[in-house]
Amino acid sequence: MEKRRADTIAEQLEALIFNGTYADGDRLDEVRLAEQFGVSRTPLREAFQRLALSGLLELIPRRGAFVRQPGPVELLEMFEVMAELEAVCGRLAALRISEAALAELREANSSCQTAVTAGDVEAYYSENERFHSIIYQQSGNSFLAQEAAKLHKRLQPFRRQQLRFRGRMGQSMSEHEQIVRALEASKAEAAADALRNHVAVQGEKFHQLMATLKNTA
Amino acid sequence: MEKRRADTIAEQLEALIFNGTYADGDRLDEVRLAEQFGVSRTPLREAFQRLALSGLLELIPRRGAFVRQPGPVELLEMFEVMAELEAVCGRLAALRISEAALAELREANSSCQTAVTAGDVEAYYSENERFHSIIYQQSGNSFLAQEAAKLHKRLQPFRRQQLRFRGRMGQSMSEHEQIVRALEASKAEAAADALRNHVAVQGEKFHQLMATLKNTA
DNA sequence: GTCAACCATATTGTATACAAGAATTAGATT
DNA sequence: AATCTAATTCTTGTATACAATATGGTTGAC
Repeated sequence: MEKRRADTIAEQLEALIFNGTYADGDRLDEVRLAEQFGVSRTPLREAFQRLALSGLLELIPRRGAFVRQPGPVELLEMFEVMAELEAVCGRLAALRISEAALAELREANSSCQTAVTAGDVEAYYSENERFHSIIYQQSGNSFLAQEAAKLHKRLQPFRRQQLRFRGRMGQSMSEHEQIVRALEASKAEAAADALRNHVAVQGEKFHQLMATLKNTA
Repeated sequence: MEKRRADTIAEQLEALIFNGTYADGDRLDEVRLAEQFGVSRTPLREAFQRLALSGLLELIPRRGAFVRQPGPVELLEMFEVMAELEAVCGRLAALRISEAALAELREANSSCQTAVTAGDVEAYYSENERFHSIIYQQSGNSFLAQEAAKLHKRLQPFRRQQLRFRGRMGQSMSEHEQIVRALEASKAEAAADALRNHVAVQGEKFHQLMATLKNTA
């Protein structure tokens, strides 16, 4: 069962939510969306469930599907968990990472450096995603890697937005290099701390995140 | 949308999978189960999706829904993540826990002690669940608490089974007391380490887990 | 005798029809 | 005039009918 029509619809809906077409609290009309996508309500409802499980929609019985964007508190909580998950990945990866993966990390970082000097946020984020993804994989724990990637995807729009702040790309860049050095030296705790601090929302990052929220809300 | 008929069916199916009625790799027949539950295929398929998202089923397009029990490797991976999540909860809870919650932890522990002397595994596990749940809550991060509880539930049947091994309940008990002491003293790292070791599968626990798997498989 | 291809059957995915519940509006009463 | 109630309408939840695909068996050919 579960072919992929529901999946493609789920992806499109996800994009529509991320790009702001539907705002927090909006109710999604089944029949309207169904004819808009040219399908019946059945696969659309399946897509709703996908999105509900990943937290983007709230399904209220007999009421409908409502867009559910995380508020400031929940967002900070999610970033705290993300920081800890990345820290664990780093701690494990420091002991288990392969030479080939290290080379890939260095390559991703040099691509990042190019993007920084060009001021290309999109290119930077794309390479940044590869960087983190490699570390998830190299934790040697595919369940952990999956969970980390899932949360990363959920926070992606916010992380991307953060990079637009002045000087933030450069800071992120130098943190990346610090992370690679810790991994190269197999220093587990150093890698964990570096990743935790890289992701955690604290200090100036907190205010920047709050500013981002105000703009979208 | 999403009333709770699909949810009750999902719970019942979950129980059927846990109690061994359906084994790993079994295909669940939509029409048979639908008439068995006295509903149509529609809500049943919704239940399938719930279970698939929580990892108990694998939905293969045009093929059907197959029971998917984690193998030894995945199980170890999940326990590793669980240990780290609990460690984070403990680290945060050590700084944020309330006096009332500490009292509840002590009470849960004394109920545990009663169960240990009575050799009552079910009673012990019930109180054990409360113990861990309190720590999740007291992390002060409800997103983290939710994620921890989700994984805890997924691993529940295995954790329960582990307690049946000789001496294991007593060991778990003394680890609980050590955890409470660390939390009382607000020793964040000590609490984290105690919880990680309490949950992690290593040493003799590894062989016990493998033995459990052989029995169910 | 074995392998391959085709047909029949069964099962999943999708659409539509039907039923039940919630919300809104209009009407009546205070 | 305002509020409460009732009825209508709209929307969700469920069932069933239909279509498309995969699977298994049978038959034919090499």
